Amino acid sequence: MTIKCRKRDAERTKQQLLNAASEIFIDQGFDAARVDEIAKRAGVNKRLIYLYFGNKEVIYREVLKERLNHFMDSSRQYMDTDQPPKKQAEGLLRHFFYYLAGNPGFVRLLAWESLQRARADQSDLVPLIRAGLVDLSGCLQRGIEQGVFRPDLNPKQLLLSVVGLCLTYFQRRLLMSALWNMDVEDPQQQEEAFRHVLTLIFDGILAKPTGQPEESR
Amino acid sequence: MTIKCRKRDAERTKQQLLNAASEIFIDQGFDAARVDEIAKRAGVNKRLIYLYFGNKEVIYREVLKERLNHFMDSSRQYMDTDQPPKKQAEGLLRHFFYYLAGNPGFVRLLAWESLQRARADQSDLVPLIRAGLVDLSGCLQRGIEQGVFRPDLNPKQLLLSVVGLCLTYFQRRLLMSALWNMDVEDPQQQEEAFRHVLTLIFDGILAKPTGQPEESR
Amino acid sequence: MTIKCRKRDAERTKQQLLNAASEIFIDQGFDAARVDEIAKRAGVNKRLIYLYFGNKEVIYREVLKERLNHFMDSSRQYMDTDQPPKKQAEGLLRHFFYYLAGNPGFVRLLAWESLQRARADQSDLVPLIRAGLVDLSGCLQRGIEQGVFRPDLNPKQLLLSVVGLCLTYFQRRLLMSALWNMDVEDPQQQEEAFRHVLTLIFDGILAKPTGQPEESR
Amino acid sequence: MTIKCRKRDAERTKQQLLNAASEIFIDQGFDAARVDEIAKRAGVNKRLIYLYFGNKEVIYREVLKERLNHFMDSSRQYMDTDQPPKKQAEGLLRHFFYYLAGNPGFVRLLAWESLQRARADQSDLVPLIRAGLVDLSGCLQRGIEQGVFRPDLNPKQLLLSVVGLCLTYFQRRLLMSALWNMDVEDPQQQEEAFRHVLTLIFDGILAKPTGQPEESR
DNA sequence: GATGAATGAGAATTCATTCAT
DNA sequence: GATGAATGAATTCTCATTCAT
Repeated sequence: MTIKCRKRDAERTKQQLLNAASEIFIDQGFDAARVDEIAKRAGVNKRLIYLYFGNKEVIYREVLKERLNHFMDSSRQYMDTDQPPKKQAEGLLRHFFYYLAGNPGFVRLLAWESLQRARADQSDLVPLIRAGLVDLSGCLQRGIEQGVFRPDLNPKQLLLSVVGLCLTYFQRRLLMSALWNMDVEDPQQQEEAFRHVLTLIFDGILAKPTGQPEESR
Repeated sequence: MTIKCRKRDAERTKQQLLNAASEIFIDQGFDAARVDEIAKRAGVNKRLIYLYFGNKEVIYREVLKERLNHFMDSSRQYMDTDQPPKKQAEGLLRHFFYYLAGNPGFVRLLAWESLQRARADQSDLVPLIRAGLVDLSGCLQRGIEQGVFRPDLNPKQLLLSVVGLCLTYFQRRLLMSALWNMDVEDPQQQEEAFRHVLTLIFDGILAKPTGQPEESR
Repeated sequence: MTIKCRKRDAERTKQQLLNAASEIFIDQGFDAARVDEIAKRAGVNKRLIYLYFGNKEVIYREVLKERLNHFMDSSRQYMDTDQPPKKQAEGLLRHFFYYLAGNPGFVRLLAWESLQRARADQSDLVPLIRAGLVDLSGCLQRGIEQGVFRPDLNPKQLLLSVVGLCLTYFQRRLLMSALWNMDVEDPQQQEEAFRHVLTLIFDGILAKPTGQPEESR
Repeated sequence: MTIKCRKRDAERTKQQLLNAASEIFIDQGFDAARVDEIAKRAGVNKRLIYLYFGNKEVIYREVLKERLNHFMDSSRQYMDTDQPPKKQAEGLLRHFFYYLAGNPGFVRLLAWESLQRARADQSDLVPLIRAGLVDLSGCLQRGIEQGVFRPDLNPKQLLLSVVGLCLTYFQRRLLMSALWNMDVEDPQQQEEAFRHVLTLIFDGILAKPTGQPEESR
């Protein structure tokens, strides 16, 4: 009975389609993705895609929105306001870094999407992205204002760089493994990478306690 | 004579095809690119693509190789070996940053390609990428070995981060302009961005001369 | 009681379906009509079309029959047997002309149907059409027999011509409005058109009291 | 050689497609016509329809234009200006009537098209139709102005009626044969029908030399 | 009596590629 | 060396119809 009930559950079917579409869009991108394959993987009739979503483009955007919402939800209220800025930033960055580590599909989806110039207005996505970064953005900005972070840094630039540094680690997995046989999936290497990013961000690459003249660095 | 002419024409036609293909692959990616459109933009008969290259895949890889070679050529011998490591690195990074600024198509092409898991082995591309980064890679490594750069940094990680930081600035142009109305094309903003990247890399974000206790940072 | 209610509801639903189908078939023809649209316009579930009628074809024929019956009903007993043939014919034609004027959908439906060669046998429709024209047909025939109408006229031809003349006025509305900006809906123009048809039928187009030699006409 | 040449003749292929499309659109109308069937009947690959025309709609309109042009061409310069109006009109009507008789597809095509309200602007067709009727239109109008035809007739109405009378005979073939088993193809019956139409137009249906009082007619 | 969910067959349209010259 | 014509296999999308409740 329950099974039969489930078998006719539109919501569930829709979700199955979204899940299947998600996998395929992440894997192959919008253009190479095949509607037939999505339906097949979802185990439902192709027609339902058009019934529930309208067309390929719409289900694609729906996938995008779902993933962005998930990111946004997971990014909310992770900031410990009792901590000093550096600790705060560190926490937020850790959360962000490990969110990407745990959601490689999200990284790919963002990458595909950011390449599609033509695909009309992303106006509806921009607020979601912004919302997902609002805490980190605020934290960095406050750090600068309070003089904890260098006052000569442009907050926007900084946010971009920090986000980019994290993304880079997961976005270039192919390149990485091709060049150096690194394994992005390995937890230990992940933690090492995260520490590296933190070090870079907070301390730069120059050796700290150095008596050498600046010029010779 | 006629043969030479023909040969020259053939070369010219081939180059026209490569140029047209380049633009279109950069713009739309491999999957959305249309063979017809390439031929049309090149102003030559579609059949010639198959005559000269074989198929869509081959001309795509040809474009990729051409662009990578161009990058590699431009990256060679830019290192001033008389300079201390930091200056060297700065010079190489400047060169790299501005190469990306001047070749946005190259950035996109890399991004498309790195998303295409499925596309066979990239074995023939890896050496080219590596070659383009060899100087920078060596410079960073030497800096670490010589103790100018922090000895606790993983050289591979570092290279990736540094490259990623530069790429990030050009790869997320859409996001950037969407979020903050920044203009990536503006030379002044480019230089500012480059300085920002340099600062981040060499000095990190923490305010330098600080009497505050570490914990409160 | 409940049963009656249900029965009434069923009847009502069926009629709603017929009405919706009627509008849509009239507007778009059988092939372009969409079952979904019919159900939607009727405000009932699509399934009921199949429950009540069986399939698209059946509901189409049902619509056709309903419209033909309506025409037939309205055509019956309109003949004033006390009048002489010409008056009779005039009355019947007026009735016919204004029926068409008041039921433009009927005209379209006939036109669509007459174009559908393939659509099975129309055997069930023919009697209805015949019945609707039986009075006019008889009247014309009697007029010929009685010598009031020209004896050299073929009665069947004549019926066809007379019917065609009336239909023409409503069937070519698009052409008419395109060519001359005539407004078929305007009552005054309708009456004028009807008078024109009558004149043509009874008197032809040649000027009556004419001293000119036949040849020069 | 010639055969091979022909096999690669784009013009010929296009014409074959037009011919096939013509037959099928005439037979089944736009909505029921199948692109596959057109290609199959033309004996060429379906793709060529899209290559040469763009889509189904375009090839449909192309067919329409071709047929209208043919009609227009055949209608030109058929008027014998030396004849008096009645003879002129008779000649033109004969030509028109027999054109329809010889081109039943044209009649059907007009009928299908005039039912398609939705199918955008027919603006490009209107001039062709008008051109095809310009001689008849002018002749009737002159006849009225010269007093040969009744001065109380509206020229536009008249043109419509006259055209409608001819069309009627061929447009209702199904109805005709259903009702009376007439054979529209039979040349003798055609000539009889034409004479009937002429009589109706020029003399009306009332018996001419009649002593009966008008009222009893 | 009524309905939302689901489907298979088939529709138009597109694409990379090859043929014939 | 170059080209216009042609194609088969897919691809997105649609439609009348049935299932399960």
